Amino acid sequence: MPKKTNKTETASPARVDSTLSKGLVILEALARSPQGRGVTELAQELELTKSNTFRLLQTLSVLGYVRNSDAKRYAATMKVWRVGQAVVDNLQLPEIAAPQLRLLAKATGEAVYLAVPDGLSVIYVDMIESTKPIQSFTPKGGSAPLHCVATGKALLAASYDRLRDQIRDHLVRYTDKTITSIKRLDADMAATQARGYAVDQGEYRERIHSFGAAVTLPNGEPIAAIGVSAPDVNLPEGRSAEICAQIVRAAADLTQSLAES
Amino acid sequence: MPKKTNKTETASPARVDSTLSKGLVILEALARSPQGRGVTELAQELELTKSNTFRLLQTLSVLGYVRNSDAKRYAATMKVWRVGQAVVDNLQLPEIAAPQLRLLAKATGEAVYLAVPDGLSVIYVDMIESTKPIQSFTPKGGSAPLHCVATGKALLAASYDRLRDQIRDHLVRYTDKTITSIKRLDADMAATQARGYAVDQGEYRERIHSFGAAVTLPNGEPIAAIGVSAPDVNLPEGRSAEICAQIVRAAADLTQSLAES
DNA sequence: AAGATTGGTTCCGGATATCGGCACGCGTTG
DNA sequence: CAACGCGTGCCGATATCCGGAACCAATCTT
Repeated sequence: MPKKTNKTETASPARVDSTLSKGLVILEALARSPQGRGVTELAQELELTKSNTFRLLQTLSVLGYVRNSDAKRYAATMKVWRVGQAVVDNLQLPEIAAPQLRLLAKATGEAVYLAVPDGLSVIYVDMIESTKPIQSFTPKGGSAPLHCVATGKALLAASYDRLRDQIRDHLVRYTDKTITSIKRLDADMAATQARGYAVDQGEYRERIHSFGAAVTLPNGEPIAAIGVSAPDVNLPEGRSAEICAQIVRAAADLTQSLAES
Repeated sequence: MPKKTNKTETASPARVDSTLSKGLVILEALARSPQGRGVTELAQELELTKSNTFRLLQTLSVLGYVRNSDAKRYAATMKVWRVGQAVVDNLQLPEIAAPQLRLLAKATGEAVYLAVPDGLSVIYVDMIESTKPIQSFTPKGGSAPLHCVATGKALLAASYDRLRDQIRDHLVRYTDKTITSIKRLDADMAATQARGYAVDQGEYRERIHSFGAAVTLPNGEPIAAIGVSAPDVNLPEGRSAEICAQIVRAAADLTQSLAES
């Protein structure tokens, strides 16, 4: 029985080219299939004609997006990955994050950071200086150790399984608050994971506290962290909690922005 | 002046749907453009009609592959990345590598390994046992430290900038040949990078030598290594060199296979 | 081992979905 | 302030893509 479901039941203002649409749907389906799919299989799964599916697959083959592996199954090629990779390679994180950072800066009045991981350190790819008299300490482009600043700890917590063994012998002391034992770090990371953000109470610079939360790609891979740092004198009772809430929201929003970008 | 260059000048046996083709070309172009492109810009760059480009972009928007950022530029979305990511997530490395591994096994008669990195270790995701009486030591699914087996050293060398600082305090000794000083590891890694493959002369198991080379994604990211291990008694003068040449070729072929897969 | 069945490929006529030209409105520029 | 350039909407015509059915190869069944 022939299906007549040909066009997507969009209301009206959306005009889509069915060919392109179907082709991309096929590509998606193939990308999800490790061992590839056959023509008929694809056709009925996607509710398309066998002819149509075949022709589309042929086109995708010519374009290099699909490969006819064993003459019976079609599979997505690395060209698909390549194109996707180009997107994140060219991703302009600071630009996308700017609104959130500005919002945070305005709401807190403190120094706001956007950091990306680099080995066992973070690099600050963007920042907004504090409006308060006491100035910030780490310039844009600067770096800091993963285990004692909040942005770093947020990223560390997000990949702790992978990083724990690597960092356990790198717990360099910067202040008397710095966590230098793996046991205490374990506890701190567990707490960080539990509450969803990281806290640094003068563990890198004396009397400078910071808070941070991780930003991830849609697959959960952490690629950045948003943080705020401030002298402890600027942090009376209750203010920290408020700032943390803002950071968590900002990071979540940015993660969401990335997913939707 | 209107261009009539509409169809690709394919000879004849290749039948491509122009709509799908153009759509994908647009998507590629967008993926390469960090800040996005305008309709007209895209149209003349790709030698398409403005109308056509616009409609295709609209379709891509509806499908979620493209985003209309500031109402003047179109940019690729994370959905593109997502699809590409699915390809490598579902990549069946053992399957793709099988031919090369078999070839190696046949040519050398020794134990052949396919390893992937995991923190500061490698995990053997596939292997072919030696045909010689003396059996292998590390089973499929097993792991070994990065700094003393050849597969690990090949991977280490491929990411040494990133990993050096992490591994320098993890140079655990397994035999009297194990490299335990960062200075010697630096030298060994430099040599490994120079010759394109890694050598382990009984650094993990006494009298067991191994050789390995890295396999990378098209962007150079190492994702696996191919290796051969054998008791030193099986390695008379000249045989090692021969095996290494085979491994290097196998790894290069697999890298190439991945790029083309 | 041969028929039956499944799945890939090809062909073709016809409808329709796609194409390109043109026009509109808006923002920018000189 | 005029004029250019941009994104966007509309239109009729036709090239394009669609679906059905036939063809072929291989696998499964008995």
